[in-house]
Amino acid sequence: MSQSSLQTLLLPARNYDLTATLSSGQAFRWRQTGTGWEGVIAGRWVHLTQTGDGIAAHAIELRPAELAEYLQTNVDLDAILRTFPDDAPLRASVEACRGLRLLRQDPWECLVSFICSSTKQIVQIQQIIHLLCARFGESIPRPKAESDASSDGLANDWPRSFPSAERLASVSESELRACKMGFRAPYVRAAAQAVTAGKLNLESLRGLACDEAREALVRLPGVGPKIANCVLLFAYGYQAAFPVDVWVMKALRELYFPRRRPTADRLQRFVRTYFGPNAGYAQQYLFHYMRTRS
DNA sequence: CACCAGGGTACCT
DNA sequence: AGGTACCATGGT
Repeated sequence: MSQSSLQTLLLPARNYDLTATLSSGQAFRWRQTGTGWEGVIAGRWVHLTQTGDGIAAHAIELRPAELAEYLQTNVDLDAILRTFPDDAPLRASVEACRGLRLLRQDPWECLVSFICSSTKQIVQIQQIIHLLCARFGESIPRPKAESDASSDGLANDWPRSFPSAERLASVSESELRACKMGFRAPYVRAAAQAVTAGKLNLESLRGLACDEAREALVRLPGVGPKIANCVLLFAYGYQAAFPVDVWVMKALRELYFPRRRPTADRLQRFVRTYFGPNAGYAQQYLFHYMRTRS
């Protein structure tokens, strides 16, 4: 990391918690280093560190616009937080991790990642995605660290690009299962084939209304409302999308409906009307709060 | 060892 | 419409 060929860039951002953002179960291949985080943005290796007034980025060849887009450093977080309903659970959640942001990820990587996420813990999702990239991705240039000197075993298979839909469509189901994704393997294959065959155009979803984009995603086998909402929120930026996983369901039951048992339909209407235009942001704060408290 | 994990599907009353 | 078994695998 003391390489002179590295370029440095400061992305100004007030109120940005890099660690909370990169470890909050949105993206699955960031690695903590001594000073910050290492990962891949738009197919390029980057190293990120938290500074007093923003995020410092180091890369071999910097693309400032791509970094700012992915990290969403230019969004006014305080303005978003002001749209939240003023209630005790959200106050506690925001207090627990002020500066938590939503990322703006690549749709294909995000879709495959969350297809693999069902009833998996975040550490296991990270391992699945790592195996997928290590076996089917392409190598990405990274500056040689001092610790790489001989054979630390890590330098050669990391980082690698996230495998394209074309590449994954060419992989057998058993090869996918070998990445420990189990019964999700045929789902990943089907998504890769749908994208490769042009039956699903991920770029064309950008212009659609949120509900229409969700309909297109849910047509894929293995993709239901929860996974679709994750992709809508973490890749496309539909900030009203509200994924309900077991943690968020626990938050809704314990914090908002303590002694009633609302029907699924009632709950859905509640989250759609109560949390406002940035409901997805509120969801991420509740998720992080439930997962990290004691 | 039970129990659970950023779910979805098929099948059952 | 509302429950339930099942899917595969590893953490706690």
